[in-house]
Amino acid sequence: MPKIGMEPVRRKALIDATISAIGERGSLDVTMSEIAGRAGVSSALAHHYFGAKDELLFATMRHILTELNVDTRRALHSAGTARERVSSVVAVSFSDDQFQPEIIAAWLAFYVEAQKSTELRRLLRIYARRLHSNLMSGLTGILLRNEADRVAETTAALIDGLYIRRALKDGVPDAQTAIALVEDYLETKLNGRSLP
Amino acid sequence: MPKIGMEPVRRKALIDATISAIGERGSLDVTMSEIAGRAGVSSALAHHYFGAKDELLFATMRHILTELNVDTRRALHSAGTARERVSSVVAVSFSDDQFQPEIIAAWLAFYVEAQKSTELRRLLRIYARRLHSNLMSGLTGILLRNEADRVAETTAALIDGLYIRRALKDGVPDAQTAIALVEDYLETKLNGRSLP
DNA sequence: TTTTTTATTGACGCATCAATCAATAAAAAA
DNA sequence: TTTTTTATTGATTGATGCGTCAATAAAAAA
Repeated sequence: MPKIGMEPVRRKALIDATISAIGERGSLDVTMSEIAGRAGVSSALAHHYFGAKDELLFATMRHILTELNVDTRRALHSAGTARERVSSVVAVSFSDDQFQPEIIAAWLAFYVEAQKSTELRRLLRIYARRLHSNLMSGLTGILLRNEADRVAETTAALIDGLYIRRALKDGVPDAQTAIALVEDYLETKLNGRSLP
Repeated sequence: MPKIGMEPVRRKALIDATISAIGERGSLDVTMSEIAGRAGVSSALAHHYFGAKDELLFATMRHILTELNVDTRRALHSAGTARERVSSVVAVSFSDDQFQPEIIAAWLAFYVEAQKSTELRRLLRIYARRLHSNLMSGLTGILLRNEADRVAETTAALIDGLYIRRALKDGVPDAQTAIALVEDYLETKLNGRSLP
């Protein structure tokens, strides 16, 4: 009993299923059948809509990146001062939507996969550049360009590092603590300083 | 023409081959044949000495961890002040032996694999705890325990984050820059301060 | 010298999966 | 009403790769 207009519904369901499967397995080593099963369809249908497994994985990573971008833009929009812009970028990275086991596992797994796939590497570089640029959008109002660059680089690395440690479920248990560490760094680096 | 006493030689060769194979592929998705080929033996021999692929991978990670530990102990041994102890731990993390593409790719891949394997996760936690404790061995001479803990946590996350960014071959190109960023953080966090 | 141990491999079985395809059926268009 | 398009799957194929095993041979022990 096929209903018409199922394509977007299935695509969404398959991408969600991919994220949750990756989250549970902790790696991209999930079968198409597993994913399709979670989405309530056959593996043949997954192939029908995405062609190959690579493309489904790629679409999934793009989806995660898009969500992050949407959240970040919203947060930046409602940030007043330059200092608040920086904090809002950090806050989004550790928000409930982003800093959850499933998403973190996916990030980690995709970082590894990016070693093989040129397209995925391209995608992750876009993320890295966006993060840098978003941080800079606040930092350039507080520090000189040169110093701002270094602080942005460090903050980005710090965020990535805290993600990894969360994946290992060791140290830094919650988002609260993670934010506190990054903010502590930013405070000691920015406090009292402001461009004329 | 089998010579006697080959076991340790083969084990070493197979582990080295595993590292270089992982380095090239960028993931643990390397076949036993590929590894064995690089080591100049048949895949059957690899199975003979290591039993299963899991065990070869496990032995490889343990080897990397052991090397890192040896280097770190040596560095700590020749460090005078507390401040120098901290810097020496950082320096080893980005030394030529550790901060090379092959090893970094392996770290990343093993982080992912640790999601599946309990034993591997245990191993990586040992590393995390050692790193923390090594950093603390210097920091406790400079900061109060509470603050030292936070700085150690941040420094560890920063190191991990810089590793990842290196893996993506984007930003932070060389070890020199990576060290500079970590040291810059430590400076702003430690300078002028010292326990009575 | 015979036996046991150590080193080594080619061939093979077996399981897993990605991807394809033919078949079925409902909706929409002609 | 006939035809085409869209949705869907069970069955199958083909490839890949781990792990095993019997066979070979040299060294060491008996």
